[in-house]
Amino acid sequence: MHRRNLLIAEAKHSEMTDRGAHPDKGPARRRGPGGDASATQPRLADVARFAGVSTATVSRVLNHPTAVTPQLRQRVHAAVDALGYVPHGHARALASRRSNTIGAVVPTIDNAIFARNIQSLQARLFESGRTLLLASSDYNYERERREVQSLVERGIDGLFLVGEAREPAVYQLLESKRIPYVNTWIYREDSLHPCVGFDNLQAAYQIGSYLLDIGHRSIAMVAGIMQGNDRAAERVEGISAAMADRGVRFAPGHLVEHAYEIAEARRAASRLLASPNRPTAIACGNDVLAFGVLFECRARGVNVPRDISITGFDDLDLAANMDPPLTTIRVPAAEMGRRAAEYLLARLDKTPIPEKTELQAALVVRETTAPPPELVPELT
Amino acid sequence: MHRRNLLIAEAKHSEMTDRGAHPDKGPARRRGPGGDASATQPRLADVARFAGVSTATVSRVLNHPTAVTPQLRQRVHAAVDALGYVPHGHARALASRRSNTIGAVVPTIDNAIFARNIQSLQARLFESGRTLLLASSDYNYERERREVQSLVERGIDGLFLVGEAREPAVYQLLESKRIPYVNTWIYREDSLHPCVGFDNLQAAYQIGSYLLDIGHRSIAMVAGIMQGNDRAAERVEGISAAMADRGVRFAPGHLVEHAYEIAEARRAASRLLASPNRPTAIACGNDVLAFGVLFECRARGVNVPRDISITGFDDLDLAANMDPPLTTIRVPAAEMGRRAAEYLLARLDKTPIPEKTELQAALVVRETTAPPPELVPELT
DNA sequence: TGTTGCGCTGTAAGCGCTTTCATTTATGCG
DNA sequence: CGCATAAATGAAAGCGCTTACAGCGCAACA
Repeated sequence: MHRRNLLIAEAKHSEMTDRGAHPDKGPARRRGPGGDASATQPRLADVARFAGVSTATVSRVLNHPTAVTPQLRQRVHAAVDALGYVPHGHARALASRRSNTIGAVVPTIDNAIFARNIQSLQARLFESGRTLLLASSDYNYERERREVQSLVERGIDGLFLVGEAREPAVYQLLESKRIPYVNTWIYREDSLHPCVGFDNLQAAYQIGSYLLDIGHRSIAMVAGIMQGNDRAAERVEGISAAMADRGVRFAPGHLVEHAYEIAEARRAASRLLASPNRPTAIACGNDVLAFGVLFECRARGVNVPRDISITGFDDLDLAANMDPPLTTIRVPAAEMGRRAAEYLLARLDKTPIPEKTELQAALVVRETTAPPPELVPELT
Repeated sequence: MHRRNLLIAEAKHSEMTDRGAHPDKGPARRRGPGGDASATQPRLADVARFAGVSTATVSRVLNHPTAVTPQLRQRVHAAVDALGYVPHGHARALASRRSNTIGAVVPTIDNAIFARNIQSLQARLFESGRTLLLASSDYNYERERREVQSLVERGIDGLFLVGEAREPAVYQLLESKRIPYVNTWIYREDSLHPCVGFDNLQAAYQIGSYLLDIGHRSIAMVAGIMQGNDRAAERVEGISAAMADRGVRFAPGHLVEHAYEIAEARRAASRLLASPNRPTAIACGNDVLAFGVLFECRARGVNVPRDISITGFDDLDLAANMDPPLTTIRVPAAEMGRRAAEYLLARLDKTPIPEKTELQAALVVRETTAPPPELVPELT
């Protein structure tokens, strides 16, 4: 304990002088000599001294209050308040091997649906006294791996992930560190990993079936980028499967991938609408894409749903307010956040909880869908 | 070192047996006896041993690579890879007194504009090797204070805040812990705190002036909840000031506060549209509110902008795609995130950087605004 | 060849807390 | 009233890492 003792010894001879001499020299700044107590952060030991108890007692008051006499408890709390003591989380985490921090790696938070998802995750964690360490992968597996590694280094107790496909190193790391994690936005009965989510394929299948049921045969899809996004891929599969079951398939150029942005979707729609074999329905990978397609239709005077049907996926708040209101899949984003938090918390508390939770994603039929134009005369 | 030595000693006599005997007993789990090495996380000391160097050298390779011979560096890296070593962030933070973690407390992330803001903050921090610790206050000062306290306990190196009004205890805590922080979404030349943002009052003043310029005198405002939100309050002030400068004021019931939700805004619009002294323009506290008002107008067959003008604030992606496209204030959300990150990073690196950065928020006139109906005849 | 200095590397002392174990103090009972 | 037992408290050993300082080897110089 060279430096610290040195300073304390010095203090006896040179009250208030050290600070000037070593204006910015490591420990000297944080824990100055006696005369400079005001600049010093109180530590647990200070609280103990002030309250006239041992550090163990203070620690107990803070962590296991019931193990301590009410009067002592009160005395310690008084000392904490008097000194303005703030516990040092890292020291605490180091000594106790838990950080009360949960990590989350999401593709992006710049998407209303993830924002809501994370918001509810964080709200539930807050209730339990945990904090959220957030990172985003930008739909990139390698970046996801790096973010996970960084979160693990930062000592997260649990991890929230989106989707299931990722670099194996991620799962290896989590297993080896024994860090509870949960995959979300996905549900597969036979998954090797814990998950809280819904079946994207099946949900998309619903959309496809519905469009086929009302008579569409020329269906296009503006999907999300499948690379780095297994949910997007499953949604495409779902639509394809529904079509295949009726002997239909995507016409050339009718399946396109685009980033989840309005401008991108408008470009895609623009091409689709202008193409010689214009589809009678466009299924979109999410609501943002659907909004873009809808806007483009309006801009080009294409009537929805008379001339063309459009479907989304997510059911953002705006979906119901579009003109016309968007037919889409309602996704339990908030519930998923909460349930994922529950899962992780249960794992940390060693409370039993199912490894997998299936949530429902339901088709919400609104007014952007109708039978295809060529069928309308026949029907009337 | 009772427990640990005990175990190591035991191991000599009972290879592989300890684990069964103490299945889940503190240290025994993490650092089992020799025979159970596979379950043990490698520590820096293990890397050192493997590489045949001291722990100090390993640490240097990891933190100050240039201070070490290239060959040693390589040997250490090889050991790190071979063992799958992951540094322990808390131990590191405790020993080095920095955590490479930045905190942020935002009102909510369930709002596209904050999501974008945070996304860009996080992107910049990621570049510099920092991680974001995110919390939300739900527009509640007390909750904000608690979140800040919690972040400080978790050892953040810097803090991103929204707005300027908050409990004084927050500023006190940050000062006493000497944690760099920055207020965002606000700019005041005479602020006592560092800030990166724009002048909400002035931006709102622009809107007010513009509406007055084109002839409106009966202006209503659907504002955000001002309690716990100084930006919302400033936006109201801005509109009021513009009006006052022309001798106009809000009619009774023409200034209402609502949460930033579409449904809320629709309710507000519904009342405003039905009232006997219906305003000719509605200025909204943000785009979400404006969307709601717009939707309600459409639902009621009120033509925008012919019958009524509407303005927003934020310029979300959707604003330009609305029907009609929304007149609003373009807010530099992404830039604000990035610049705030720059500020904090500079403070941490002790690089000089201005305490205050003013960004511009510009009025974007689109098609939800026009002269009020009673004036149109006069103009033609 | 003997110094001097420099640049690397190793040793070991903490960082601020939790937790085990030992000790002290209160409690109940014969 | 004395002892056994339980409850409350304290002493001190780490948690895994960084870093000040000491030590060592080597090149450059006298």
